[in-house]
Amino acid sequence: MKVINISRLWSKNIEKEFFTKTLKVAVPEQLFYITEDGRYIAYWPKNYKGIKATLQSRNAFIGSFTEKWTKELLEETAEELGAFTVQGVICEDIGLSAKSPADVAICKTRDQHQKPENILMIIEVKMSIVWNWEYNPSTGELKSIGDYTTHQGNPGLLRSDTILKAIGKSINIRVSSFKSAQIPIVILGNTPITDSYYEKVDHLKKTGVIQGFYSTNPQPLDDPIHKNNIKSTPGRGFLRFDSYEEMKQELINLISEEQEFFSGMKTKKELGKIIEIANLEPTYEKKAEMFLKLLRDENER
DNA sequence: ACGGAAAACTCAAAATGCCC
DNA sequence: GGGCATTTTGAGTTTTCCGT
Repeated sequence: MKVINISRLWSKNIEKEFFTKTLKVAVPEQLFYITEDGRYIAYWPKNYKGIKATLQSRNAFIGSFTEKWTKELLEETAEELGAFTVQGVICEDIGLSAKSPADVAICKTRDQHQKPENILMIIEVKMSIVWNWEYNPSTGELKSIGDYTTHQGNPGLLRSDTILKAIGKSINIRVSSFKSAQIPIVILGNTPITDSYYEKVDHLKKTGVIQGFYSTNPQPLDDPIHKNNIKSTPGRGFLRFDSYEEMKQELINLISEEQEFFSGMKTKKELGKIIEIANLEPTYEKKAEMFLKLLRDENER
């Protein structure tokens, strides 16, 4: 029995919607390559050997589409927390400037300018067109002509510089101020990641820099048992969400756990002293607070 | 002809460039 | 800021070179 896709997560339907909507404000030449024999396609097929151009005009469209899509996708999740999703969040304290705001954030208010304590989660959106598509300009018909293994592009989180950009931006937030220490940062994509990054995303989670690289695309490959379509890395630094509920639970857990990011470079002696003093506090929470305070006081000097 | 060092090669990853 | 093309880098391996 064929399962009908009623999921709200990323799928071919969403990509189709992107093209349909964007074609109302853009000409096909801005969204598709044109092959030597006059076909309109989203990516150059793997076996295409003709003369190629490099399309630049689609980028801005897909960027704003996916950020808006993500904002709307997460609205229900935010609502359960009594919060809102906001696009383009600026918070100078933690390195989110007007030039590079947070793509999407879950915040206690609807304002674009936010105080650190009102930001519950920062979401970096890294999504692109995943499948290859062919457009028929005379009929307006759009059809999927293969998954990302069949074309030459490298979509979303499969690109190493996309991952590095995400890491760079997150580190920038973490080192801007301790005010960002309680805010989870997650990367939301629509593709798997390459195996060369499996260990790195797990380590980024373990060290607290980024709480997760997530894919909202349950079936990125037409072959569902393809080895690259992993559900999760061993340390859960990467997760593929297969349903809205799954995603919502993960995000809500992250926000309600109230974790603290900390880092440093200290001698064992310095660390030992800090631990000794912190250990004088009566409860685990107080011990932790003192530990972090001492760690940070030292660092500020 | 031989061992060791330098040079050349290879493949993939990373950096850079450039366009919109 | 995203995405592709081009250039550079890096690691590992093979080939060449050189003095003995």
